[in-house]
Amino acid sequence: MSGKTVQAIVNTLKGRGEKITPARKGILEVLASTDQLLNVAEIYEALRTNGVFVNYSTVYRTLDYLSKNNLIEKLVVTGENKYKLLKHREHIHHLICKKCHSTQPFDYCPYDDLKDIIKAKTNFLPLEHRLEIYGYCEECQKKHNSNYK
Amino acid sequence: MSGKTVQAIVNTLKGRGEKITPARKGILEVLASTDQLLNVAEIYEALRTNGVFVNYSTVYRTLDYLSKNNLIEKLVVTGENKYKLLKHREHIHHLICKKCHSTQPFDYCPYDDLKDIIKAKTNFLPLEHRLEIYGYCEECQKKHNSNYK
DNA sequence: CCCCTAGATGCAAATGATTTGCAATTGCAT
DNA sequence: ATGCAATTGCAAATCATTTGCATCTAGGGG
Repeated sequence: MSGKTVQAIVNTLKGRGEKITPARKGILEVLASTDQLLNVAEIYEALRTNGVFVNYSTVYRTLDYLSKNNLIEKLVVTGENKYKLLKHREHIHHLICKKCHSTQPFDYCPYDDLKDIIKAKTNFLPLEHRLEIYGYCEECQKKHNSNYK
Repeated sequence: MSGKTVQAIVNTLKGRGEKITPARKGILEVLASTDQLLNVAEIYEALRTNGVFVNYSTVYRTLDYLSKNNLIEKLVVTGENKYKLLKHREHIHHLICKKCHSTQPFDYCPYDDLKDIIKAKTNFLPLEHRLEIYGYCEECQKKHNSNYK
């Protein structure tokens, strides 16, 4: 399903004269295979599951590299660094479960109005934003209820 | 100006049977004296400027303590832990300058509508949120312009 | 006002995530 | 196939934060 996405990104990189290494392709594939935000340890483990045995420092360096090239995005969630693929200029926020720490994308964003309000009320020039919603995912709501049934 | 705020908080703590120590009062005073979000080093330095010479580990422990007692709030901004006073149940977001890292409070929040949209579109139960706006503060816009005049 | 004790603090060492220097390796243009 | 700049592995360094333990202190009871 996501092979196409990764291949497109890889082609973009090649077009820029960048090298395609197992770490780079591997991390893109890992991130392309899920909707979740992943932390560094999860990425490291997923790589070896996929047969890509790279060093931790390579994972860090590659995540940096991909971020700087705007291919992935790094977010800090609950004190943890998490990463996701940036597909075709999408604008997505995340719903983060306070119990199981799963994340799901959510495609509505109130920023357009917000930006106008800030410009009207202040002299601050808004350029970017982050928005995260914390609560309970469907699974954890069910579990919680069944605990007390 | 903020002496009243701090005294009110201190009284709240006393009412709960908590001890008032120099570190606790000092940190509340430091945070009450500014609109900015402060990081740990800034708080540590401000304390000594105010004549409160406590250990770094005490600063960390006290910040934890005050957070757990809902008197201050901890946010992670640009990879840094920052703290602010929680006054009278206000609901405030922050405008964060990408250049000088100054922060200013902003009192509009689009969450009420957002919450309804999430409930309508998903099975996620939204409880809390974080929203931060990044851009350039008035000062840095001016400086930037004068660089190119 | 002094004493007592739970809780707070100082200090130094431990931790855990991330970064870095350097030598060895590898992708890919020629 | 060859050469070189860029990438990687490894181990050590770094940085913020946490922790164990001995000492100290805020503030309630006498």
